[in-house]
Amino acid sequence: MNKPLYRNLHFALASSSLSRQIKLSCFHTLAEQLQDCKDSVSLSSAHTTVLKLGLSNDTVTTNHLMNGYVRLQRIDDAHQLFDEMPQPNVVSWTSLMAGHINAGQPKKALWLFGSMVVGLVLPNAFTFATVVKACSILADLRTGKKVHAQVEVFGFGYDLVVCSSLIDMYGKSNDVGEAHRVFDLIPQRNIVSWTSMITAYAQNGRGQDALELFREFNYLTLDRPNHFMLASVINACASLGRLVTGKITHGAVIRNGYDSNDVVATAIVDMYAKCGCLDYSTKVFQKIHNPSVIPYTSMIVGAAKYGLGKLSLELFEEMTERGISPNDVTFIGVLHACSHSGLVDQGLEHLNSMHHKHGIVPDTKHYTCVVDMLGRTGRLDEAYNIAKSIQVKPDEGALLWGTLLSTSRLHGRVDIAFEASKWLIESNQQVAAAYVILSNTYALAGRWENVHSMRSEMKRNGVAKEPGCSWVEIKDCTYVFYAGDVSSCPRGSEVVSLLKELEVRMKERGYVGGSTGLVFVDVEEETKVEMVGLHSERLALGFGLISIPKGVTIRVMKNLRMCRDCHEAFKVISDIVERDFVVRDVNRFHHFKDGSCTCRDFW
DNA sequence: GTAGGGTTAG
Repeated sequence: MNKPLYRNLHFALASSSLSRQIKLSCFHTLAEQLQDCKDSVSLSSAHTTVLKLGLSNDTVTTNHLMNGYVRLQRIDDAHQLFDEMPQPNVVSWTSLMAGHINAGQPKKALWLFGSMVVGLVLPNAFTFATVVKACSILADLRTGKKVHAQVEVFGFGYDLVVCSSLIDMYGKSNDVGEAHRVFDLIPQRNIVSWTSMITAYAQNGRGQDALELFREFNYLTLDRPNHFMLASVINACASLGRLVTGKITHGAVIRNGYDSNDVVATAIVDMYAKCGCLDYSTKVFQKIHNPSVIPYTSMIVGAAKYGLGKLSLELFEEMTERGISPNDVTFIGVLHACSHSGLVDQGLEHLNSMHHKHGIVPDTKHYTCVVDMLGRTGRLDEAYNIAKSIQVKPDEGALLWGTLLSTSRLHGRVDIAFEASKWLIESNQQVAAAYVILSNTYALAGRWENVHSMRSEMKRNGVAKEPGCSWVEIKDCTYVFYAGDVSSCPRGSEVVSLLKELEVRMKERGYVGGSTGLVFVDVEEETKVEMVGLHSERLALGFGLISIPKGVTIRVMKNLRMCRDCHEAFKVISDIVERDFVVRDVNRFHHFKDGSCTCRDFW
């Protein structure tokens, strides 16, 4: 119920000195009422009161009212109120900008900022934090830099909130260097500025830097990480495939009471899937009470990458039956699942259902999945026709045509490999890889003249292919392998010779597959060896990863699944790796298990 | 006075 706001108001206004006091008190109560509005009915009632009292021209009162509409997501009403204001102040402008951002209209916020600057109202730190956020959402680096320049001109370069939003903006716009420059200049950092920087690293493929910064945070501050920070750190672990660090961070999440936070739980689901532990992902996922589309998608993608297409599709069914609408990312997972499990017809059905059943227009990423799916089963002509039918920008098409190129090579289709390479080279995308793969395709077809001419063309044009790399994590140590460079890993040659032996055994057991990858069916469940599809693009020319229980991860052939014999071979490999592994501090694991570790030393 | 920053799936 509304408070009896303006009882005896006319009387109060009639008497002079008393009137000011009561008027102030009434404003105060009205402000409280406006801030308390939780629904449209109470807001409309408060709005009527404002009109009745003749306060519609009062800037502060209208600002309160406007924020009420913003909170209720009624941005059009908020904007109309703003338009009717005789003298909007900096708060009015900033509130409206924030309202448009909340309503998913960041461009409108930037437009308002432009209009505000033209007028006589000067922006303050609140305004800049809001405008920078709009740039961040749009990943608009150009405008973001201009706004940053104005931040300096207006003297807000040391405002903590503005700085944090600038770090975030640079991070989201993929300029980590600039993000770090801003971070370095902050005199007194807080948990938000630390998180912004950690996130900027984590989201830009600099997971190791993210973990190191987190370690610095733990050393330098007395603050405990909160759910924002932990979600980012887990994201960094996921991108690096760092299972042990991920588990330790999971421990930190539990100890700090954030395991019931859905965003953190989703990050953990994703982390375990990317580290090859889908069982753990499932356990964490099942604890989420009402999973939204994001945790569902995370599981769908995780299962798909794991080669468990059926599980992936079952999760999709379950999700839609529960009335949760899939989005474009969900369909990337679904198509990926079909692609990696040979479910071509189901995949095509899902592609067709996207638009008419779910209102999602397939984009280049979806078509890339479909090209991959058709290509894997040898339906190269269909894949090529799809690729040709899509009009794409060079950067968007790189993955599409790169996928077609890889898959053409796998099936020895020189004609399509040539067309795909041509597209990539002409669009100046993945040029070195295109040359190498085309050259390898020629080699596979025995067309050595073409191979030699490709190599000389590469030399003439100064094209050099960076060697691909993969890495393994053995407990808390990471070993990096470069393609064609056995010497970079201690005892790497032994690992390679064992892998060769493994391949021989697999051939004896009747593996199916081409020269780059082996596909072995009939997984023996009791081996409990898990396949990881992680970094598959990076590893197109090299090896994939397989994770073996006890936290030992070993590099093996791409797309490999295990039979009993192979598992025996792996045990030999794992013994070698185990011997190389130096246990720095066994207590760390004990600490993790009993949940009492401080985690300060881990990152 | 009223308005501002960081987290999850590809």
